[in-house]
Amino acid sequence: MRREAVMVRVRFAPSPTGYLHVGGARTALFNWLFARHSQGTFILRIEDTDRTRSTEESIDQIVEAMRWLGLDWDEYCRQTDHSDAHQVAAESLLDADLAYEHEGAWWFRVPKEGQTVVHDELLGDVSFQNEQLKDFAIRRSDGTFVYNFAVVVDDADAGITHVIRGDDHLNNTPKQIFLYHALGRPLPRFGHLPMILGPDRTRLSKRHGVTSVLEYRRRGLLPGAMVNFLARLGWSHGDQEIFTREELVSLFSLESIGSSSAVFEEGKLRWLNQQHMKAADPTRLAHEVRPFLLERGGVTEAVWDAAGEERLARGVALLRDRSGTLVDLAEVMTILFPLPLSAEEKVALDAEKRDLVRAVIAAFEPVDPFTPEAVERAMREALDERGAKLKDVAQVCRIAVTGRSVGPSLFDTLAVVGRDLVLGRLQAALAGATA
RNA sequence: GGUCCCGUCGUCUAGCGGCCCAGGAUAUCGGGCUCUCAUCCCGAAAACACGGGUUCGAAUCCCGUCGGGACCA
Repeated sequence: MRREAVMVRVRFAPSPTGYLHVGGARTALFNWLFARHSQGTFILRIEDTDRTRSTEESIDQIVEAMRWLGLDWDEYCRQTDHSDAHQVAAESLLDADLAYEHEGAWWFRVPKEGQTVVHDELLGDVSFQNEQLKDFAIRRSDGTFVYNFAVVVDDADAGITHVIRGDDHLNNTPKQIFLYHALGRPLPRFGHLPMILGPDRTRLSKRHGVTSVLEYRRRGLLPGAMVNFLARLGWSHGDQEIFTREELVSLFSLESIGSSSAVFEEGKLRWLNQQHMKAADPTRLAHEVRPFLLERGGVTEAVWDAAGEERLARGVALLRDRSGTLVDLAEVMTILFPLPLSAEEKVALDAEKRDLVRAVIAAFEPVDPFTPEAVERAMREALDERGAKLKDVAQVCRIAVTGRSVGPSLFDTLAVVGRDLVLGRLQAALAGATA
């Protein structure tokens, strides 16, 4: 029993003329998943031949976005490194009379009859009548090479086995096939992915709002959630919605990619992000929110570190249920730190409630350790003695301690905020109400 | 305009001839849980673009129409 040892080699080839957008990211992801699934090689090739529009800044942004998504590459190169190879290949076509010069540009001779069929891994066989195709330029009069020519030379030289890209390139494929043949290079397999569209069903672009991958990082999305979301745009595995990166790698296959285009809508992304936050290890998640809390200004590194890893993890575990993003989580996590509360609600205290709050304070003072169970016991006892119900003070305490009327279980909240902060804030509420 | 691709709930999708008067998820609405909100649980509404075939039987195969998209001009 022998298996043919075809090492998969795929690439993602963005042009550095802007940030990495979600469409490009999905193409990169599918290539990456395919490579990792088949233990092949994933190459990042920057198509920077268009000197006037390519920028170093774009390259940095793309690289950063790829890193954030966790799409690591095994080889890296730039198209401009291959200019010599393009020249040599183009001259060979000229020498063989497969191309000719006309008004300074070099043109490839397209056969006038027969048909060319693309054996697409996703679409099946797609036929083109050669007579429909016209001769096309491979080198411009200024000496630069045309896209369709450069990619073929690059892919052939890199030994790319599968060209997986957006189906906006499907119509270019027969031309590229001619070039592979003319150059005497083996044909790779092709797989054309359906496009991602905006809500108006046209090709996704900047005017559709946020499409930059890094913008989603800024908004507090987890890369794992983004990857999960992008993968599900076109790819599926039965009814499963939530996937870890590892599951994606092991389950991925080209056959399970759909053939119709998908509309990019963020609705599910937020839900998916929450699911990933809920599933995350609290300590790791705490690490992920950290920059968002530091950004808010109030929390310094010293304040953060003083809070303690264990307590922060507990806070994260408690507060993440009502947070769709790291930004939301950071917002509510501020209650854990000894900082002034951004009170969204005012504490409303009448004489009766003031007495209850005083009683609660007194009951909390000796509680040690300040666990949810101990807090609940102390509070209920104090209330029972006065014939009061939890309802009577729960919201008052919540607002006094968190500045908000919504949040997790009161006892859990109080426990994680800690006795000192809780007592201080309850006192402050009494003082404020007196004034 | 030419060529090519695509067409299942608003959106992402399952479905690869009978398991489908179409399943899941999200979003929406209603209910439950509860110290609040959220999570969570339960429920409702919501789709096979249309018309012809093929077949005992079609969302699934074929043809046409319409619609959308992309590429090239």
